[in-house]
Amino acid sequence: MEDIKALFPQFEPELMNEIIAHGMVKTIPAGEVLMRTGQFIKSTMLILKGNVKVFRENEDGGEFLMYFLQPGEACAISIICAAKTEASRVMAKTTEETTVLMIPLQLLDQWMLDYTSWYHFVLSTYRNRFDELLTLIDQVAFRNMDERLLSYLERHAKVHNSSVVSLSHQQIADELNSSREVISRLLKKMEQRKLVILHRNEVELI
Amino acid sequence: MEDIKALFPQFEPELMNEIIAHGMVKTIPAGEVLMRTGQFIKSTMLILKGNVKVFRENEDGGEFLMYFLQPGEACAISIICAAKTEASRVMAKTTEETTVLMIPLQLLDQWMLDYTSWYHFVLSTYRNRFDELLTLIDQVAFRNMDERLLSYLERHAKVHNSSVVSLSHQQIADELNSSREVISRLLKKMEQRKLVILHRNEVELI
DNA sequence: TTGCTGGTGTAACTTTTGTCACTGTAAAAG
DNA sequence: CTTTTACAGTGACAAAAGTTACACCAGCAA
Repeated sequence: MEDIKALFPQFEPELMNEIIAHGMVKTIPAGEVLMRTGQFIKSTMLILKGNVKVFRENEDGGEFLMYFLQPGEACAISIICAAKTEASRVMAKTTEETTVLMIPLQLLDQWMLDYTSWYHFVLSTYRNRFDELLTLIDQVAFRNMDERLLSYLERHAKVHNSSVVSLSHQQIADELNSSREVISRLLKKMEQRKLVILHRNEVELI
Repeated sequence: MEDIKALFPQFEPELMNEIIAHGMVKTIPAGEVLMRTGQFIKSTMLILKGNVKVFRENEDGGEFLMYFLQPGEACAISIICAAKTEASRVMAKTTEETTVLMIPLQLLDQWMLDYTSWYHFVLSTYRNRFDELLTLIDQVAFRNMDERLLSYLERHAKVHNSSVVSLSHQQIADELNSSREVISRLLKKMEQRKLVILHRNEVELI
């Protein structure tokens, strides 16, 4: 419970009590699907540990990355959809072993009214996700694949707190909605420009 | 005041009174900028009549379209930014003569607590804008320019309630972040396929 | 060991999109 | 009426990205 307080220091004590009373902590292994396109959300979740990737699935099963959720953050989609009991349009999947705190949706509306810190937390969650989508739109609309690849690698490294990105070229291609050959080609060029070192199933950023 | 009730039938009478007491109705000519990148928002607005286009400006002054706001809708950005007094990352501009209802931002937090209908209105505004951004991301990430052009024209026609899109090829190119020649080329092909008829400064959808 | 599998490298080619250069033409301004 | 300007059409070319095809190799299983 102490770690929850550390991750969400802005929550007032009464809210913390509610969270402890009604929230359910759950640890999920890496690579598990947390939310599926078309699914109705029955609870919202706060991330306590690990990492969740939120993405859109295309026709061929490609997993086009939207953003990552990290400890101290919440899934805006789940709050929005939960509040209106509508279907999700995105998928979410753990990329590492992840601990989440599940909160039954029927509490959300009441908390919004009762706890100012919760209200502000939800608003800032909205705003942050909105911002991330704006950034994503900038990337796909204005940037070429080489720039997108570089910022993808940098973001991945930052989020996973390691300069080594442990993904195959195919997985990277999927998340950028490109093809394996294109990514291989661009990575080779980046290697020649001494921006990365390539290993099997790994890209090391310099 | 009757038209406000007609556009926002979900608002409870007490809220309507507040809106009438504190809101300021303003009519703005076509082509006026309502919000600028980097600007701090001092009030939120509900659209009563007309149309507002929300877009991102790129380096060369291109106006990359995000979505349109129509009567009965509100600007999610202004609510989010207002609530946190943060700077806007997008531009907004009227595309026709537009009547808006301006609401001072200091009322928003209180209304969220006091009026359930306002609370639900704001949440659904968030969700709708979020959805529009998702749709936009789909377009730029997964669709070719010809498909994007066609759905752009269809959306424009729908929003402005006319099968004639009164824009030059250059303006269309800007909103799709493409170039004039490419749009001319694709429109010509669409004309050959009997999807549109081209006039000067006009594209007529069939 | 052998053979299979998944990941990677790369050449050749196509498609899509962007750019350049130039033409013609409708509408507005003088 | 001329002149100017903005808009549109088009061919030729360049760049970016996607596709096809195949070779190579590490690691694992039989």
